[in-house]
Amino acid sequence: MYFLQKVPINLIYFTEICEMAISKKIAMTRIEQDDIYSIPIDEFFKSAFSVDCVIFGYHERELKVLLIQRGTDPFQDYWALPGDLVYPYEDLDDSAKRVLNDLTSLSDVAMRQVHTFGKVNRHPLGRVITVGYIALVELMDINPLPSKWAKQTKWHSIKRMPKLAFDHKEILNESFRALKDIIVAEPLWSKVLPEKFTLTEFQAIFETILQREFDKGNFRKKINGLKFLKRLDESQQNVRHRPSNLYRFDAKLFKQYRDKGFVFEF
Amino acid sequence: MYFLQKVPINLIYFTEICEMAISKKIAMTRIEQDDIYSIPIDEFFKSAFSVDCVIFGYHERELKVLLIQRGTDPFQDYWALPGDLVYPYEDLDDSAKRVLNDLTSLSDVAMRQVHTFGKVNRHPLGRVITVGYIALVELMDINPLPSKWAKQTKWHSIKRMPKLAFDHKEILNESFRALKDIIVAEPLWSKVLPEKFTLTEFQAIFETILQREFDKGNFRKKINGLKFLKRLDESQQNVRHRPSNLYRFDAKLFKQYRDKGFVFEF
DNA sequence: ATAGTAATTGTACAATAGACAAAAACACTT
DNA sequence: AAGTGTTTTTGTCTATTGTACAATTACTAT
Repeated sequence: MYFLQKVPINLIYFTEICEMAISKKIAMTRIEQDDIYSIPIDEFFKSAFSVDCVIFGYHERELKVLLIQRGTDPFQDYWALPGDLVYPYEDLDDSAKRVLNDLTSLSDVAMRQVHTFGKVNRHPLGRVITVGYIALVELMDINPLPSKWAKQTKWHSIKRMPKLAFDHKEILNESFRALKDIIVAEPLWSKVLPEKFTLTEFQAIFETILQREFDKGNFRKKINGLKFLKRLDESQQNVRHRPSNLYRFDAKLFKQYRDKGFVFEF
Repeated sequence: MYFLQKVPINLIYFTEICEMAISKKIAMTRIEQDDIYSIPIDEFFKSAFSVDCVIFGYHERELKVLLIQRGTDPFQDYWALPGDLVYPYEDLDDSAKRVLNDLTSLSDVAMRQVHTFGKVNRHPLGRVITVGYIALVELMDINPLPSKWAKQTKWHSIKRMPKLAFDHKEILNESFRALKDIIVAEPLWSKVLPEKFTLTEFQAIFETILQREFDKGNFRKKINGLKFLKRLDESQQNVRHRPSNLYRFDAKLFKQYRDKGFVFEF
């Protein structure tokens, strides 16, 4: 408070935040109430927003979604996507990371925004719109642990989802649809592959997520010119069949492809 | 009267804290760890959200964007995307329509959500995140008229944009990127075609938006099996060259294609 | 009739897609 | 050591699509 009292509020405020020319600043602060809204401005600043994280977990041709069991109202004990209100000072993208960490102890999960859900009555406590984020991870690479108000965390197969809190079912559906679009354009798949992988493993990811199958030979032909999949002088060990060649993903080379507009076309 | 004095003092306080936290990263960490969970739920409900509409106007191989000149602070007199705060009891999608109508008198413009922008300091009046919507229209079909606090409306070529208010430049860039993705999957192009159109007109839309050119014969071959482009028994009149056949778009048939996953692949 | 213009059709070759088969390389069994 | 099962890997053949470019067509204006 002291900070604000020292200098006229309006001047500080616009100086700090607006970053406009000095000549503009003063004029800017002089505003007639009528010019603005018929609803007082206060009424607009009574909303909140949240983020909801759809963490898709892949493992051996199975796709799951990380849910938490809510330990607080509303929707106490319901299964839900990890999500919570965004702090007043928090960037949206940062908030998604923080909320995921708060509820599941996960960090270093690269998420991307998908869609914003804004039905009036979607949240019982007031007007809350929510921004959906998705990520794809290898199930075995991470170890979610419930914390804060999350009672449990659990991977649920995408095929058998429980009843979800809020409009999370809708968020999930939209997110899955988006995942299918994104997987062909962005190297999300690299998140679920080991350092060295076989082309069969590579193919399986697309088959699982896109929910269709590809001919092995033809799939291989399609990707065999792509330099960002680097063939190594190494093979599988101890398999009771012809061992597969191992490959490595080169993120730098992929970026070059991507900048030229590359997408997988399946 | 000073406008900012009407804003609840705690909102300003939070914004200031936020700014300090951002300039001193250590302070921000401490706030997160010690103090944040003592924030009462009310403090979360002091944010607002807005919608911003990116109306792309197409006419004769030119792509423009509809801007308004702001007649109110902040950013008075700046050119900006038509956008405003969402009412407390308004669905997001409805709000985009209403706001566009408020500022430009336009109605019946089908928009779709693109991305949500949530930087902490993106709005001078407090914490406001904004949801971006885009549409594509034929320039000559609509007649935007400034109303409410919009001083002017004007089409600006996508190639020569003035300095924009807020973070609208960023919103525009992201929206244009999205437009290119959407135009191949959704029949946005039908919005800028007359009832009966030539294949050259059809092709020109894609060339303008995707910013590349296609061979005429090959383009025609690519689309000639598509049943949703119905060839009519009619031709152009009064052109000083071989008249072009006219086509009509069949939305129903397109839906069938779309449901089977159809997208243009250029 | 002729010239100009852009639409339309055609052609020839290259590249890719799709279905399918053969060969190769391993572990395990006999 | 030879044979079996399994999956990878390579190959083959045909059909379809992509690409560059040329030829033809149908109109208006002169």
